[in-house]
Amino acid sequence: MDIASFDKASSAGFLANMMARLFENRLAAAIRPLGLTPAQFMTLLELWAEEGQTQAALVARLAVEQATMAGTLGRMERDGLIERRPHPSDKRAQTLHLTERARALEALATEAAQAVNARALAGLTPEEQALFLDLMARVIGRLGK
Amino acid sequence: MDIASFDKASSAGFLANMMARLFENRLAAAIRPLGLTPAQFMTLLELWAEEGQTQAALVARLAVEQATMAGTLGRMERDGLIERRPHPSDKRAQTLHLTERARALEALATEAAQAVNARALAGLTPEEQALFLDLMARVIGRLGK
DNA sequence: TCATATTACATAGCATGCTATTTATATGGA
DNA sequence: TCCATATAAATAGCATGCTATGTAATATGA
Repeated sequence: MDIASFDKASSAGFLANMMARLFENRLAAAIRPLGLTPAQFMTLLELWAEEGQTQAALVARLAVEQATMAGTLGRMERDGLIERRPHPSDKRAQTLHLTERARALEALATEAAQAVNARALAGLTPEEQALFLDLMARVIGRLGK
Repeated sequence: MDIASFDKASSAGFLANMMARLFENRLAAAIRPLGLTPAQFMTLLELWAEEGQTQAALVARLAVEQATMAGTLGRMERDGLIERRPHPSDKRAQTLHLTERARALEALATEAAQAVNARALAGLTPEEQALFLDLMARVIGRLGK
């Protein structure tokens, strides 16, 4: 009967984990020359789109825990990518601003990330690529409850 | 022109990361009552299939770095899931063996993991599920170079 | 208005993953 | 046999992610 059988090669969770680790490793290698890490890049994407956001706003947009974002922002400040300024109306909060260094990295970093995505999907037809993104979005929606 | 535009909602890497974190969080919650973590579960899958493997064998099968596996095995030994025995013919190596506690967890743990997978894929037709696994495997193959 | 609840953020502790280094043992060839 | 190289593990250091807590400030409602 093999009641407890579990084939990791056909486990969605196992494949998702392996795929995500590969994506992260490739992205890390691609942006390391820029002095960036994957979490920093993800955070910069939000700040390139709109500067002056609070930590809480980034937490909501990137769907990581607040403590995780606090750690990433601390390393970004340490590395000269962002500055924190007091929030104009809420003494609990701070607004987050890019340094010149961070602004200058936008084009190179996004191109590097797009290259990783392109390489990952290179074996799929355009229709398959679109379907793949759609399927991932649907699984995310389901797991997000 | 928006040369540097990057829409994370349509980035395969971003979606893969989010999906994998959700899978891992759900699995962690599901097996936490058993006293297991995701990496421990993944390692147990290999040892349930074949006891007495070396660390190097697990590294090859699970595609994590040797240092990562060493850490996971250390925590598993600490938690009473595995024992290390001297390798019969190679003094550098050790063989890894399950404790009774670990053997007793196989059915419950695999059922919990299968439930997470089933829930994640519940919104997909059987054809879409098969296609999804195939697409992930192909992307993994491509990223693995 | 004042007590209570909520919110923003920091911090501690831990698991997982990676790179790099070190130590001990095996192995292959000169 | 001996040396150079390869292999098995351990360890250190760091990034990311999570849970759980603590603190200060704000919002809410009786």
